Amino acid sequence: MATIDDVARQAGVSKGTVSSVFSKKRPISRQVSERVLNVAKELGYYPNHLARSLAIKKTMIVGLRVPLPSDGCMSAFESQLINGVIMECSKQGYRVLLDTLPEQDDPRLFSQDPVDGVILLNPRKNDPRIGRYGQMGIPFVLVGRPDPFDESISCVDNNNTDVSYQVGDYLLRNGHRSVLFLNSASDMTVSYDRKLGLSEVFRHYGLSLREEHVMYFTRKLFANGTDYGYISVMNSYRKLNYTAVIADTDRVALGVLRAARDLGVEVPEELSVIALSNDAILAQNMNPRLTSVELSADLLGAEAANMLIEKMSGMSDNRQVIIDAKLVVRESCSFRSNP
Amino acid sequence: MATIDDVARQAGVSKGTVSSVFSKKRPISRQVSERVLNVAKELGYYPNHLARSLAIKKTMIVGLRVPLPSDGCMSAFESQLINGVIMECSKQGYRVLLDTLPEQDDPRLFSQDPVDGVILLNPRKNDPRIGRYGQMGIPFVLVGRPDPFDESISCVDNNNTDVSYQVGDYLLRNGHRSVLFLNSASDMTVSYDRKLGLSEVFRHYGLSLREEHVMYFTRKLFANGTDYGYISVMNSYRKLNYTAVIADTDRVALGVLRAARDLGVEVPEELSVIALSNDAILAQNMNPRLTSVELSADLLGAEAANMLIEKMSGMSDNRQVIIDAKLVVRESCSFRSNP
DNA sequence: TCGAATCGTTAAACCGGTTTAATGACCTTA
DNA sequence: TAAGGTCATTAAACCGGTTTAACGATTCGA
Repeated sequence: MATIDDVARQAGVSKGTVSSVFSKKRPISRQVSERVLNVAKELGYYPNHLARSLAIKKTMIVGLRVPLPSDGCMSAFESQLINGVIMECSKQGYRVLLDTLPEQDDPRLFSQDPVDGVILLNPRKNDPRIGRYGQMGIPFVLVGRPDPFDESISCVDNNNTDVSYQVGDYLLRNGHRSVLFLNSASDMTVSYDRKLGLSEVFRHYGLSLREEHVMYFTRKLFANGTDYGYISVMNSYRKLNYTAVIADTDRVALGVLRAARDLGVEVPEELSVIALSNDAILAQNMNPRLTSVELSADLLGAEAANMLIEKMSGMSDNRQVIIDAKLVVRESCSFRSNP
Repeated sequence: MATIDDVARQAGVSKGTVSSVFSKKRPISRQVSERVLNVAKELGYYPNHLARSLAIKKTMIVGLRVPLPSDGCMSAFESQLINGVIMECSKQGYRVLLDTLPEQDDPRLFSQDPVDGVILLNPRKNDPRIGRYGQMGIPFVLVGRPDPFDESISCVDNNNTDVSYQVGDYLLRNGHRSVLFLNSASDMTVSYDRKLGLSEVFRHYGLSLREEHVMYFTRKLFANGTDYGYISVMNSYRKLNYTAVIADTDRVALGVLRAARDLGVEVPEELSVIALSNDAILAQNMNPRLTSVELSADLLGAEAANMLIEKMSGMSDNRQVIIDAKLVVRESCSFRSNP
């Protein structure tokens, strides 16, 4: 590859002049500019992004860190969220460096990435990444809530506790008294929040959410979300005697519906199904159409990107943003007169 | 941020020594190494990825260019493919720089990206990107087929013509004579290939595929794939008198199924539905379960990543890889005795 | 005991750009 | 005509690492 020096020599000017021709940061006479551009074209010269970034201390790249289990792949939620981040970044002239490796703890392997800022997904309790980026002085935004909570951290999240409260309220208001909750994996903060909200609404109705009615997804037992829904309902329906199922995602609900078909149980007449979902199109077109919650993962991503870019430009304080999730009633739930 | 110079000064050694401590490329005595590491920790020093990459001419980053229409977002196929790329890259220690902007034609805006190689998606006819990367000497792999075809280009693709031939053959063998083909957007090479295969198999049976039985997706008319399937069937079923629908994706098939329900048409008894799909879990759990083609977008992505990494290490020639797509028969198609 | 080999360390050049301070040519103005 | 002001251009320093060649100290073999 031709370098700026090659171009400068061939055009009979200095590096600085060539630099100015490309960056347009300083006026260059018409003749010189054209000569340089011609030589550049002839030699096939393109400025080197690395060298440029090193000099100006800016890469126009946003890091997106999505730690995933080594075997696993992205969920629809993650995939949509990433989509949202990319769209927003593209719009503002940024690119996205995606990373799905679990973060190393050896600082020798932890280099200062070629990014201007970072978006962190799937925060764990006491996530060591938070301290690290803070210390390195790299602007970052969290998707999810920091645990323990910290006001000085920018983050975007759904109102998860609220969501499950609403969903529970909807079911209880419609006469359901026994509900199976197919929660997501137990080590995620969102899982905790959702159970909290559901417990609360049960208490509000003078009831209590029984432990055996809450299940957690695990990769060990289930190949995927749909499997989780199918197997869990097949194994528990006769035993636990519930009239409604709250599924983690639309995919889980898909498995629940299949199990219902295989068990000869009518939905929604005999069993109501509701999902804490994020794929509106799928939910709208299932049979029956799925009552579900719109999480708007893409909005979450876009907002995170937007906050980060603002933060990098230095004109914004840290803040916490809640993206409202809302219940969309379709056809998969029924009123149940109490026995 | 502390630099290597700060560490060197504070530890009373030279830059080169600090560099060696971190890269482990040269032996350093135990005492010196420990002293350097301690100082580094104290100062919060992390090596600068940019500077390092500039010096060693290697970034361990793979570019993934997915040009999308400015308004649009990724399809499930793209999303899965990206997932495959990321998984394979992660496994081999690479990261992924994602870019969804349509490529600029002004070379002044086209810099030499901080990547060791590039994966190109959604190739157009005479795609200018191909020549450009070739000229720049950056290794690249195409997902899809180059048009015009060129043996010196590495690429990964499905056997699209073959797929639609197989699908057509399956329907014709089962007695169908009138088939609606909901093809993807007309400007994509895959669209052309699929129609070609279908025409061929019709000819093989002494029939001909009629133009009005082939439709193309367009963003202008349909908000999404499911809409495309629903509206197309609602508008054409009574007029065109077909007994089977070939849908571009499972999402399109979802719309077709809903249209059938709304029209009071039984699937598969009165109407057979088949999808050129890639989401096995969704297809398996639809009602009825969807007969569809497994495109394995994730494999496509993984293979592309793998080829690229091989190519970057310099030990591999260009080659064309076909990922076999195969028809998976489930429950959405029926045998039709000819009238 | 001397010369060679091994070892850890360093100074300086290098990667490919940007930027600052200085330079010289040209044009005003007093 | 000399002093002052623009203007395009340049040489050199800089960004933060890696690497090469040289070096002094120690160990080895004869």
